[in-house]
This record gives sequence, structure tokens and C-alpha cells, in this order.
Amino acid sequence: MNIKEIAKLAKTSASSVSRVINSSGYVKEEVRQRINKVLEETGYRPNAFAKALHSKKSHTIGVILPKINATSSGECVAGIDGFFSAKGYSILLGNTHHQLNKELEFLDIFKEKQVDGVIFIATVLTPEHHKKLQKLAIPTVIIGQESPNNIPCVLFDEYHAAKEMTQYLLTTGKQRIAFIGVDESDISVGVHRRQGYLDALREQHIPIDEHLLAKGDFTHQSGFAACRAIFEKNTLKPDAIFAANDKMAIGAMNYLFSMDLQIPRDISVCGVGGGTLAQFYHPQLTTLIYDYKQAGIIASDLLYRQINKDQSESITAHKTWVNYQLMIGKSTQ
Amino acid sequence: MNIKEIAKLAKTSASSVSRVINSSGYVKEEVRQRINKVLEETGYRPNAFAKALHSKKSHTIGVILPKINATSSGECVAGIDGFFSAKGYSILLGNTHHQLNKELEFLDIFKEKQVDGVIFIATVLTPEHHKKLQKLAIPTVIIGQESPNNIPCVLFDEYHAAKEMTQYLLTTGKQRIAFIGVDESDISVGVHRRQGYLDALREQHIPIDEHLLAKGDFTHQSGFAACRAIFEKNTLKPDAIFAANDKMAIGAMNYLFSMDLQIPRDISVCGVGGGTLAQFYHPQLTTLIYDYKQAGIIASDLLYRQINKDQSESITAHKTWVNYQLMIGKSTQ
DNA sequence: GTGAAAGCGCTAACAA
DNA sequence: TTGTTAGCGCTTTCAC
Repeated sequence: MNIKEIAKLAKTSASSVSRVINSSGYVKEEVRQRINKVLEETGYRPNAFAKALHSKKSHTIGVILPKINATSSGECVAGIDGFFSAKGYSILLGNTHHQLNKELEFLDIFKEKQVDGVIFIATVLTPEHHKKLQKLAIPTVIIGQESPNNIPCVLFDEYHAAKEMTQYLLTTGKQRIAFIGVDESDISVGVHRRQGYLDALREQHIPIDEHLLAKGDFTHQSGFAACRAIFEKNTLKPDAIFAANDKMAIGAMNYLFSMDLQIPRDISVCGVGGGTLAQFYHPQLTTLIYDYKQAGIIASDLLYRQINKDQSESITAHKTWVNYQLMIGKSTQ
Repeated sequence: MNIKEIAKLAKTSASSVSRVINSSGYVKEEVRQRINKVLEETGYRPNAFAKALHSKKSHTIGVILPKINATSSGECVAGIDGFFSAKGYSILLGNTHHQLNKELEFLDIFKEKQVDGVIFIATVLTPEHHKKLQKLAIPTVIIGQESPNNIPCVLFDEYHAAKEMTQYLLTTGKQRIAFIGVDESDISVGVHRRQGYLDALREQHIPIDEHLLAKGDFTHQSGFAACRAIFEKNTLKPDAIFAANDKMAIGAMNYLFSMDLQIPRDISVCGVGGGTLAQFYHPQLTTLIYDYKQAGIIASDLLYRQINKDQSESITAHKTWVNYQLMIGKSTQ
């Protein structure tokens, strides 16, 4: 069913039908009613492709993310979707399963599908990414990593958050704080969070003990393993564990439970994230809350303005920071 | 950059460029190389709209779901995405935030955007849904609810799963098993899970005590509240609590902890879901595991076959069941 | 082997 | 007010 057939049924021309659908231009009331009736009866929907082909607007936003079935991504997408669906845009999903080449592929697909903008929930940004992003010339916003080109990005203040968490642990009297981080290729988490931890210790003149540092890969299992490694390596056990995310913190706790240690009586544990896992765990996990949904909304707003920027608009800042919040639970004391 | 410009740069015609891009028809090797070179240099991507306008295929699948930032939906989408992105399709997201009218809206949008198929992760299906689905005439698969039209659906065997869980609780010697369900408008969860529970009790000739039945709305808070209501209403306390999902189970546990009860020593608790929350909770939650990702994959496969059905293909069954698995944790004994 | 031309469904400029 | 017409970028006959 196309616009011409509708026109024929309503005994008028395609243009008039178009005018009625888009409420543009004049159509005599009588004709308008005839057209509306046919529209109603047929349940006709204009073909978005033909429309987009003409308008060069797809009203679609591409979202690239590492893992859709992860809390942070899910929240982010919820925020993006909330913002954009209210504005009449749809979300095209690009789930990379943490494969870098997939990210580049999706940028190509999105280009083909003529998305009006791209939101990139990034983990690792290679020079190749930058080249491609530059070449694409589609409005883009990055969440979670800095970009060297001046693509706007929405960032979590990992450094200060981790520092504040460490400082908090220090104020509770902890002296041997272990840190479970991730690989440095992830700048935000692997580098900045660890640096915040290190600097907090340094400022209190607490020597860094390399044996208290371990690495995981975001999973419970790796948190469990990292915690075990730390315990087996140190005769002088840690009195607190700071994991770079909640899942690893909970993995660590599960190791501690298996060793019959009580939390927080024997040892404090904290993480980063602040999802339902942390909130409803028992004991409730002390964590840093990042509002991922909010990040999604902020990114959407930045993107939307880029897409509809009027000439006079002043240049927006390239970096926007999302606030964090230290949530003190029952897993530290 | 369009195909004509490419043609001009390669000193040939649009047709030949098209032939090279789609490897259809003959092109002299020399010309082919010239074209490929230009393609390479320009990073040209054909406009998917123009293509789709012609082929009537968008290579896009619309997915409608109640809440993207929920474990089950996220897993489902991950499964769908895994299947379809391998086949060269993209996913268009329709996040309804549990608003029924949004579901209908998305069906319209998807129709406009010419999706090749729709996967509907359903919560509640009204007659209006059926009417619309029928009218759309787009290949569709429903996950999680039955459809009266013969739209293929992927179902979780809620009834037998709930029954088996209840039977398990009975074998552990429990006599007063409370049930925290949800509203009956959700047939799968609200009706079938409860029915499984009720029938398991009936078969053991255990009288149903209305005071042991409560309702929540899937949230932790409602699980907490429902559990409190049950405790306050009954002088003879329950010895087990079966919640219709894990979140409510954990809400219930948190109430029990607040009453200084020990789990499972004083009371058993179990849920349905089997995500990370259940798996890594302490004590590990006894639960029914549904493989949502698998459901997504199965649904995708059904949809894919519908889309590319060859005339001779035998009619597929309308209902496909996804297996469940009883995971016995440490929250019951 | 190749290019000109028609057409996919829609919008917008233009003429009536 | 209305209808005719010319594209949007691509694919696909159909002549050459």
C-alpha cells in the first residue's frame, strides 16, 4: 500500500495525501476528510525509507556498546532511549560483545543506514576508531572514554571517585587496602580508578604494596580469583578490598565468605557501580554510584543539539562530567 | 557521496559500480579495479534506504520489550542480536517502559521503518495487540506469552517450573509455603506460576491458606513489603517463601534479615530467574533458571525462517518451549 | 561488457 | 487549493 493507492482510493492526488499526512500546505476540508477516512481504513503507514531518501533524515540513532546484557550499558541505553524516543527517534543497536572490529563494522552499518547520530559507549578507543569517526562525519557523542578529536564526550570522574573511596576507607582506619583493578587498555577503569586509589594512599604517606594489587576482568569469577591471589600472596592480610567494579567486589566477598571471614567485622569490601546487585546484596555493598542512565540522557542531549544545531549556537564543551556518589553500605566499617 | 559520483571518479557508469559492489553481472577486470580503488579511497557506503526502497528489505529487525534495563530483556536481546547480527541484520529497539500504548506505537514505527520482522517480548497481550499484529502482516515472533492468532511464540514453561519448585520445597519438609506472586493480567507469571504452586500443594493434599498468598510488582521493595505483610498477617509463620521472581525473593530475604531470621536455618526462600543476582547472592538463592538468551536465539531462528521461508517449508509449531532448570542454592534446606 | 533509463515511495517546487 | 513533475540514490532491465 503506497501513497498513490491511497490517493486513488480517496479520489485525489498523492501530493494532497502527503499534505494531509504531514499537515503541510492547504487541503480543502472535504478532501481532507476523505483522505483521513481512507488512511484510517487502510491503516496506511508511509514508507520511512522513501521519506528519508528525500529528507536525508532517518530519525534513527545508532548506539554502539560492548554488551547489552550488562547493567551499565542497559541503564545507559534506557536513558538514551527515554530521551530520543520522546523526540521521535528510534534506536539502532550495535552490540559488539567487546570485539573491537565489531565497533568499526557498526560504524559502517550505521553510515549505510543513515543514522542521524551515533552514541558510542566506549571501552577502548584505538587510533583506528578516531580515524573512522573522523571520516564518518556523523554527529557523535562518546560515553565513558576521552576522545582526542574534539568529539564531545560524557565522562565519569573515575579518578576522584576512586580517590574519595580510598580516602573513606582510610578514615575508617584501614591500613592495608588491596585493590582489584582491570587491564590498563581500559583507560577509564584500568588507569584512572587505580590512580585515584594510589594517590589517596600517597597523600597519606602510606607506602604502596605491590602485592596488594591484583587484576580481574570485571567478572565475579575474576574477583574471586583476584581476592584469593591476594590472600595467598600476603602473610600480612589486607584489612580492606577495593574492587574496580561491584561484580568483582562480590566475587571477592564470596571468596572471603568461603574463608569464613565476616564482612565488615574482619575486613571491609567496596566496589564501584551501584546497581541492584550492590544495593540489595547482604551485606549491602559500599560502592560508588554512577548514574549510567543519566549519562545516557546527557549524551543524548549533547547529540541532539549537535544534530539540530543552529548556526548561532555556541560551541559546547567537549567534556561533560557525570557526578558520582559514594554510597556507604554495610560492607565497610 | 553517491554512486554517480563514484562512477564519475572511476570514469564509468553507476550501473557498473553497482555491479561491482554487489558482485552481480560482468565487469571487465580493468574497470573493476578502477572502481574498487575509488571505493577504497572514498570509503563509500551505499545508502541503505535507496537500496531498501528497491529491494523492500531493510535487513532490520524490530524488538519490542518492556524494559531494556532488566536482566531478562537484556539477555533476550543479547540472544537476538547474536543471531541476527551474524546474518547481517540490525536491531531496532522498542523500549516500552511497560506502557501498553507504546507497544502499539512501536508496531507502527516499525512498519514505517520497514523492519523485516518483529520480535515481541511480551508482558500483557490485549485484543488490540492481536488486531494490530494481524493487520501489520510483518513476520512476528512472541516471547513469553501465548498468542491466540497463530503467531509463533516462545514460551517458558511457567506452570511446571513453579510446580517443580514447590514440590522441591515440600520434599525438604516445608508445610507452610508462602507465595509472592504478581497481578493476573500477566498470564505467564501472574497466573501460571501461581497455578503451579497451588497444584503442587493440592496434589499433596495441603490446604491452601489464603493468608500465605501475597502480590508484588516484580520489585525488591514489593517483595520486602509482601513478605512483611505475610508475616504480620500470620501468627503461624511460614516456613518457606516462594517468590515469583528473584528480585522479590531478595526483597523478602532482606525483610527476613531485618527480623534477625537466618536463611535457610529459620526459613527457606526461593525465586525465579537465575541471573547474577541469584547466583552471587549470599546465601546463593535457590531459583528457577530460564535461559532468556536462548529464548532470544530460538525466537530469532523462528523469525528468520519466517522471513526467508521457502514455499515448501512445513508449517512450524506455534509454540516452542524453553527449558527451565531448578537451581538449588543455599537459601533453602 | 557497458551505459541509459525506468522505477522503488515519497516530498516539494511549480504550474494550473 | 490542487495535481503534475522532478528528483532523492540505488538496482535492474534492455539496448548497444
